[in-house]
Amino acid sequence: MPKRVGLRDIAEALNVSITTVSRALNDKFDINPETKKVILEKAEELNYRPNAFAVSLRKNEYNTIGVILPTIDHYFFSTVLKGIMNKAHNSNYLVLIGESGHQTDKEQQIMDQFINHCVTGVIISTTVGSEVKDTLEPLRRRRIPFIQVDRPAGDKDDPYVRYDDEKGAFLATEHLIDRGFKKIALIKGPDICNISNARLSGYQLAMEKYNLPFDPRFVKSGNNIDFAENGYHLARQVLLAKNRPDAIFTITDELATGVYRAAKELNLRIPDDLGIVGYSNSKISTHLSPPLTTVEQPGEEMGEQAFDFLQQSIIGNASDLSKTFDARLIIRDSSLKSIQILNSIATNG
Amino acid sequence: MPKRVGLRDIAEALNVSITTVSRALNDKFDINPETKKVILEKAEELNYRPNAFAVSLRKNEYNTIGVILPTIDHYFFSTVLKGIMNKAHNSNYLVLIGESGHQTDKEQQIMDQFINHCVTGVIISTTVGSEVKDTLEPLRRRRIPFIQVDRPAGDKDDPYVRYDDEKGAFLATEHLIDRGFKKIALIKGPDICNISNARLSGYQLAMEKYNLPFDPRFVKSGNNIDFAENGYHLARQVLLAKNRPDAIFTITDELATGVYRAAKELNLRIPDDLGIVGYSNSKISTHLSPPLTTVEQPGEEMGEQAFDFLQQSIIGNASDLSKTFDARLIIRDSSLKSIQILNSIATNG
DNA sequence: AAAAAAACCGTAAACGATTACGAAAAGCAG
DNA sequence: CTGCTTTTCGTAATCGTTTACGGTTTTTTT
Repeated sequence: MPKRVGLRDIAEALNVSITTVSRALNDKFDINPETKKVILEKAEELNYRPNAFAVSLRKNEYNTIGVILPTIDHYFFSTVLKGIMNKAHNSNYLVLIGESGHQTDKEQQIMDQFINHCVTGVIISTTVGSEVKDTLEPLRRRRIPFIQVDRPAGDKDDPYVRYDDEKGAFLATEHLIDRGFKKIALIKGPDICNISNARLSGYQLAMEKYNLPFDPRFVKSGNNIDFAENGYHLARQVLLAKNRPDAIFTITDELATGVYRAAKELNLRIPDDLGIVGYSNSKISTHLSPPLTTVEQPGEEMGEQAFDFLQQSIIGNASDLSKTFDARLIIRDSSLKSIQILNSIATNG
Repeated sequence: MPKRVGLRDIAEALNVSITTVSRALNDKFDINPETKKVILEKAEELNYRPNAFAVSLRKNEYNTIGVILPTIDHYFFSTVLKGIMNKAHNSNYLVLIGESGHQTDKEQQIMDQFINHCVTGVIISTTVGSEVKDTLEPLRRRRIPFIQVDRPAGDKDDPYVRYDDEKGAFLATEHLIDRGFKKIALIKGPDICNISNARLSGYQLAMEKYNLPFDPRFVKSGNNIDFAENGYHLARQVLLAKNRPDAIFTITDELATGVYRAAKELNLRIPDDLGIVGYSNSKISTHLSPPLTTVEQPGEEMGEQAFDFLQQSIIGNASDLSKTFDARLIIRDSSLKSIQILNSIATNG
């Protein structure tokens, strides 16, 4: 491995001091234009690049942000990351990234690594686990700014960028009710997952508002909400019971795809026999047949917003750095019961 | 912002030298266990973390790898990244990542940033553009090891991890022929995309092998191969012509989803009226109806392999560091023409 | 008890850059 | 030609570590 060329190499080659070389390369004023020209040429010739480690150390400016996500090969999170990186690149920040794999200990390990690397700020989507306090503690202690994404888990005043999950679920449920569905089941995640809970809550609110009974047998919980297989099994459970629902709201699009399969197997037409609404507007949703009605979740925007907030926080802007993105429903065919059926219900009801 | 606590702070608090503190923290031998204990306690109390920038600078060991991908919110690339990060984390490497967005200049910008940050190695999936030579040149000049993923663009002896695209396309086409399809169309990408070309070539080989005519009108090129809409339009073009194909092979699953939509609109049953095979085994493929026959592309494995090779290259192992993953077809229903039809063809033919 | 060895710790020089400070040289006014 | 300013450049300290080296002090050996 050839040694990196440094200021010293340029200096020695030209018989000037390191200081002078530094001055030339950094556009300082007190330098002879003549000398500067020669130095710049030499630097170009030797392909000199400043050692960012040395520069950062000396200037005490480490333009680095860390991003910790539970998983990276997941459409929502990868778009969040994309949003962060777009902005970060423009602001000349370096992006370190870590994947916690939903494991709190790994999350903390990564955080440790980040702190060693003097990150100026952190964007994190915390694990569903409980010891989140310990994850954020090292940041707080060192006053390292951080923004939580999607899963605020810290104190109420910790800045975050999230989505109005409750309202999203409310809109989804309300929409189903609107279209004439009455027995709406919910397929959700584990009880410790606060996102799942928020969506459950939105579902309940809508049911209450329209005086529909809340039937616990219509609420099924799965472990992995990103796994279509789970949606399939839970859908079967609820569809094979004697009092089967006429619509299912799943808290992710992946679960919904499982429901599609179950419905097909049981010869239930979508949406006439079974209305379906998903959540996240992932790529799959447009490609299902019929296309899936779902709740929008603008990952890229959220990522960009998170970075903006982080930057504000870094430069010491103390204003409110939290934002809840408003929920929006994307209506497609999976929830649009055909007019005839809708009418017959209307006349019969 | 509170100053970071450094060795000096611990040293001053205990009235020992910085050297001694360093020794204690780094498990050196020549230190009194008693002193060591006190120092460790103090370090813990002050929440000391070594400044990785200083350590790297001094030891001249920058355990950092850079990853450059054309895009990050794409299933294949995000799984590649996942594979890289798994391995990298275990080997205590820091991962810098950059998204080129298919733009060569941005790619080079990122490369510059990486070099400033003294990356020990780079994993890159180059842009389809032409000036790739300039992208890799800075690495070569500095003897920084690199591994190309998926899109080898440099010299023949540059290490790479790729997939046998030609064979994949061959298998896909051969399979369609095997199942009784004769008029097989291809939906591909732009001519400058070497991946697209490799798959085209595989398609041609299969057609030749089985003495099927190569009809240029059956080959349609789109710009964005990750965009289902493109597949839809190209499929319409080819399906509405007077001599329509009985099967379509698309070089990505996304294009295939567009074909599904076109087929549905034209009341063509899949696979009886139209066989379809995609490429990449992305999540969507299992959820289409019927499930899509596709060519496997094991992103995570490829990412892990790339990291392994990179590490070999870093430690100076000069052996052959390139691998072409063998192609494998995943057969699902979209290409399985029902037996009756297959028989009737057999008897009539 | 003297010599040798071992144990423990501090001084100072690196790593590659930036920057405060001062010195030499050159220009200019009188 | 003297004294002052300006231009140009080098010396040395610094960022936070690691580490070669040397110096004490203590222990072991003979």
